[in-house]
Amino acid sequence: MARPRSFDSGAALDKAKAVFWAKGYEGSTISELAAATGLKTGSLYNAFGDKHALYLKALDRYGEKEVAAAVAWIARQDCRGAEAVAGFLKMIAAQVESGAYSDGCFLCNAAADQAAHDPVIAARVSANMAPLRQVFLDRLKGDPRTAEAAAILADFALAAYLGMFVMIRGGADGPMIRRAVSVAGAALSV
Amino acid sequence: MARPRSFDSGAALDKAKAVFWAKGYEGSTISELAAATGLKTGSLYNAFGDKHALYLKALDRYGEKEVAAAVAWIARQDCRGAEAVAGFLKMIAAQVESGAYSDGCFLCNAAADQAAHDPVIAARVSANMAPLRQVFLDRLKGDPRTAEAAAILADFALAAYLGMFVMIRGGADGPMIRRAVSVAGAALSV
DNA sequence: TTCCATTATGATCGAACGATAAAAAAACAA
DNA sequence: TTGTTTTTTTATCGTTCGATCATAATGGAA
Repeated sequence: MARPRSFDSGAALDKAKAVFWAKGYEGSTISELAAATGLKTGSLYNAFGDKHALYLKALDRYGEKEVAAAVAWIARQDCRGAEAVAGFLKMIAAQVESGAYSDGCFLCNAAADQAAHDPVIAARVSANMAPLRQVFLDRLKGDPRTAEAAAILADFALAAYLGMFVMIRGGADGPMIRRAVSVAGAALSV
Repeated sequence: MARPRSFDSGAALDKAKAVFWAKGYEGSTISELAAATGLKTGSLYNAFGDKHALYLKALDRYGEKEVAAAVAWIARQDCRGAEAVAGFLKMIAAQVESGAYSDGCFLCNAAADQAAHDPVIAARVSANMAPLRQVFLDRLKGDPRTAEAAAILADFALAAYLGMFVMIRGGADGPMIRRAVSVAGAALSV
């Protein structure tokens, strides 16, 4: 018994996510977010709360879509765990050379940008990154090695993943990324 | 035959650098920069130009001090090149566990934060990062391996370095960093 | 059809933003 | 000391920021 919402809030959240992803938290303005979502600021505030709350929802959305897709990709690879993780890094590198991911990884950007000064955001970044680290860990444990060795490699894979994205966002070219990833992949298979 | 400047502009630039380093470009305000440097906004503009110009000068200052110190540290290590580079990563990791580098690496933050939208900043980030990659390259070429192999490892070392700092800024604990770095160091010595 | 809870809209708020201009102060040359 | 040039200070500019409010519109419940 009330007026229903006339827009798809999931689609609007995707648009807002794209803005924050590309421009960062401070670099994104309410007007830009409103323009991107096609909403007036009133509707934006009514649907998602203030800018900070919207940013947190955008981070969660990234975890539910982009991170989940990456996790699923890795999980379904029919090969040794180390090869699956290495293959994931190589796949990203290949897509970068095709022009994808020019904005890097949203969680990586958020970590570098905001996490240091906002514990709430830091926690949300960590929480949404966790499934990726976990699937690294699961696959690497599948290979015949100790759990401790798998943890070491998983943290390394995460560092390599993040480093690659910073290089991308910093304007590194395809060959640089490919070179970096080739060594990272080899290190996982030791 | 004119009034001399009453403040040390190098020291002021260091203070401004610290603000940008900690809070990012959009996250730093002119008032904060003025407060940190102890200058009035008028003096700030007179000495360094506008906010964008000050940011570029801060990036250069970081290159001249922090990056140069890192390069010098690596260059003076009396051991195999791969061990020097690996030792550098381990030294950073150790300092992180002592509470240092909680703001990560300024150039890394700038890359994630601003470089994607501002070609001028991107170029300055690259230029100030270049000496680090170069010393990686020089030391890795010193070991008995081909120049191409050294380039591959240098790009990898850079990715590992950047990834480590994103993890730091994202709140990763000492053990995670130490684990990631141990694998990266081992990969360099192959 | 009438009612009503909710959404959508447009106007606008006070605060903070980056930046500037005019006036006051200072130091060196002559 | 005077004159010149730059710095320093103070006040303030116009804009944009994030956020809110009153009003109009909407569609299911009664």
